[in-house]
Order: sequence, then C-alpha cells, then structure tokens
Amino acid sequence: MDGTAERTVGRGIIERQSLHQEIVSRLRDMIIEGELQPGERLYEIQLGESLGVSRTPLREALKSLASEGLVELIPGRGAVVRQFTRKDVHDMLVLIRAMEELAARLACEVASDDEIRRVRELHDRMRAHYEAGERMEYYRLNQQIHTSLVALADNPHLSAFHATLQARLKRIRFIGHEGPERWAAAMAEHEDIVAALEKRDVETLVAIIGKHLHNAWLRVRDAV
Amino acid sequence: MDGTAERTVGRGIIERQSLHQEIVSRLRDMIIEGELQPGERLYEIQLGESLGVSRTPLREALKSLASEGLVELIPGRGAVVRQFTRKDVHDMLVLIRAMEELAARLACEVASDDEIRRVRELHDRMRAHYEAGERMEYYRLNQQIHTSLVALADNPHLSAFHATLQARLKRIRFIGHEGPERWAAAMAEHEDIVAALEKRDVETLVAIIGKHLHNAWLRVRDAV
DNA sequence: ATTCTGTATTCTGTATACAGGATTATGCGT
DNA sequence: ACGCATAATCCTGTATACAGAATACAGAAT
Repeated sequence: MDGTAERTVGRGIIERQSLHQEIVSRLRDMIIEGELQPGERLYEIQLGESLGVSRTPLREALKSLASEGLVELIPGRGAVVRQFTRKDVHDMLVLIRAMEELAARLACEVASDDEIRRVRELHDRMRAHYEAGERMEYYRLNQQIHTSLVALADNPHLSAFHATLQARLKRIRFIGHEGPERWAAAMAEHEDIVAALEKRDVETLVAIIGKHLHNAWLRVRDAV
Repeated sequence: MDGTAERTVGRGIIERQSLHQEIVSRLRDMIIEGELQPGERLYEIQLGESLGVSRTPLREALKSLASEGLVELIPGRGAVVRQFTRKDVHDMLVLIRAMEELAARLACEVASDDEIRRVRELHDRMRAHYEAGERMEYYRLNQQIHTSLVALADNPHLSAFHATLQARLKRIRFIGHEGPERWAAAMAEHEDIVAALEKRDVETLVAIIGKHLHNAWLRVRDAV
C-alpha cells in the first residue's frame, strides 16, 4: 500500500495534527476497543503495514503509549498490550476517585454557572440515551461528563492524569455496566452528582462521587 | 565518538537496562538538574552526539519524555524543554497534595510496622543532614521520603503518577527551600508527619501533609 | 519418547539516507 | 538604511538498511 497517499487523504489539506499523534490515537483506540487484546504482542512490521506506516514512527508511538501505560515494553522483545490485574483495576479506581473528588472540590469553587449548565446539558442528553436504551451513546456521554467535570476544576495536569487513567479503565468499565438495575443505579448517581454540582454543595458532591466510584468497583470487579 | 564502545563500557557485561531507558533517564536528569534549561530547543543531531546515540533512539526517548510532560513536542519543529508557569506549579502542588493525602490514608491502613520503621530511618538520616547543613543530601532524602511514603500505600499507579509529578516539580522545589527559617519549618513538618504515621493517626497525618504541601507552595511561589 | 544442541529464521534495536518544511542569510529594490 | 523576496542551510519526519538478539525448528544423543 502507498502510505503517503493514504496519509494525505486521511489528513486532508490542512494538517490537523501530527502523524505521531494520529498513530498514537489510532493505537489507543484499537487497544481500548479490544481490537488489540491484552497480552497480545505487537509486531512492528505487521502492525506498521496495517496502519500504512513504517517502523520508525510506529516505534515512536509505542514509546508514548508505554508512558501512558497502555503498552508494556519488554527490552529486546518488543511491545505487548498491557493487561491489568484485578488489583490494578481496584488501584486505578481508588486513584480516579481521589482525582474526581479533588476535581469536585475545585469545581465548586471555580466553575462558572455557564460551565455547570453545559454539564447539565450533557447529563440530560445522556439520560435520553439511557431511556432509549442506547448503551453505546450513553456510555460515550458518561465518559464525557466525567471528563467535563474534571475540566471544571481548571487544572490541566489533573485533567491529563485523569484522562490517561480513564483510557486505561475504559474497556473494563464498559464491560461493567451490564444489567438493568446496576445501570439504573449508575444513572441515579449521576443525577445526584449534577444536582449537587448545581447547588455547589461540595460535601454532598464529594460523597456521591466517592459512592459512585466505589459502586463502579462493585460493578466491574466480577468482570476482571 | 564511537557510540558502541561508550555504551558497552557504560552498561558493563550484564545489560542492566535498555538503552532507551538509559537515554530517558539521562535526559530526565539533565532537565531536572537544569543542564537543559526550560524553553531550550533540543536539536536532535547535536543532543544525540553529546549522548553518543543516533537520532532514532533519541527521538524515541523524546516521545517518552513528552508523555511524561518534561518536554514539549511542536510538530514540524521538534522538541523543547517544557517550562511551567506559576499556575502550572500551583496546579501540580494541589494535585500532588491530593495524591499524598490519599497515600497517607491508604498507608495507615496497609503499611507494615517494618515499612514505617524504614521511613523513620530515612527521616532520621535526613535530620542528620539537616543539622549538618548538607542541603543536597537533605533534599535527596526529602524526595525519597515522600516517594517511600507514597509507596506505603501499595498502589503502583499512584506511585507512578506521583513520581512523574515529582520529577516535574523537582527543580522548582529545590529552589524553594532557600532560607533557614523556611527550611526549619519544613523539617518540623516532616517530624510531625513521621510521628503521625507511626501512630497511624490518619486525620492528623492527612492534615499535616496538607499543610506541608500548602507551605511548599508558599515556599516556592516567589521562585517561579 | 524426550531433551539437548546447533542452525535457520524472525524480530528488535540502531544507524543512515532521503524528502520536505522551517529558518536564516543574502541581495535587490525602494 | 530598511523591507521584501529569493536562495541557501539546517532541521525534522519518515523510510530503509544492517547488526545482533530472541525464537523456532530440526536432528542427534540419551
């Protein structure tokens, strides 16, 4: 395949982002969506050809993904899709909980009414998808709400760490939302979160977020 | 220079770690120690020659450092040592505070007496350096104590995030410890931290750590 | 039949080559 | 002397080539 042509088409006239970021994003998605499964070894030539890219930029992307924790680099033996143990997942949820609790505290202080209103809008759209039983769309908005909530804290470093953790957990969390009653519970918790945020009721908000992420563990722990 | 010979000497008979990690570590140190200054552009050929490495592995190392947040990658224009604004430093300290508070809570639950004893030993050694006025050694142990404290929580993901944040802040924090009265205050806070940890007095420990990192901000904010 | 060893193959790790874009220097016109 | 256009240089981004390590395989010895 002629990689150059493919790339030109893919990026259009204006270069939207560097090829490096494009490869990283693509691989990240492939890992999150399970196209590349945990424990799977990533052969550079083969993978590069499937993306229409040579080994050099691919290897660079793999180094980035390793730093993000999605890929494990074994010296002399290449890259492997990282797999997480039960404890890993628990540890990550504990951590993401602390991050969102921090974000909640900061958000109640610094977020503008307008920003909060936008989260409410996302939430309402999510509820619509919930009521329509559209799991995929629900899930996507769910993630986006958590991201937006953290963004309200106006702390880019926090947002970045949260995003990488969320990426690691994405696959696992998706599995966890099985079952209508658990789904309903998660939805109710979100309802409370947005309500507390609108009232800027810090302690309630922190408490619910804590509960929400504790429950998230209960929801996923059997899946790992 | 003949890079191969240099490398063989540097790594010895048994390969201790991959060259990639070696370059990353080396560059990280160079950035932290100010050999490469914030905002400085990193020319690949030049930098590679100074490390005895060609562009390919160097570029891979730069991608890793970019993911760690020590280097900024500008598409089409290469790598620059990242510089942090006042707000960046504040945001990072807020974040590291939340992480250490979380670590404190977990540590009080899960750490063994033996592990806590080892932190006490580090602390005593640090105090010796403090009393001897050995700033560099004091500083080194200071960092190590914070790292160990987080390690007590037995959450590798937390430890990893904490470590990258600490790396970003290392240079700035070192500057901040100027002045004997501020140094004394920091030392006293550490004293209290270890004491609370030994008693497994969670709330006191969290409070002191919070205070310690709030003060850390006061100590460094004029330096940035 | 099994294990060990030597060989062949495959893959990683590093260096180099080449193309395109960015930056700097130069020269011309005003 | 200053600004702009053009050319030269440098640097990045990507592909490819080569060396060495890891793995797989086959045959021999026990």
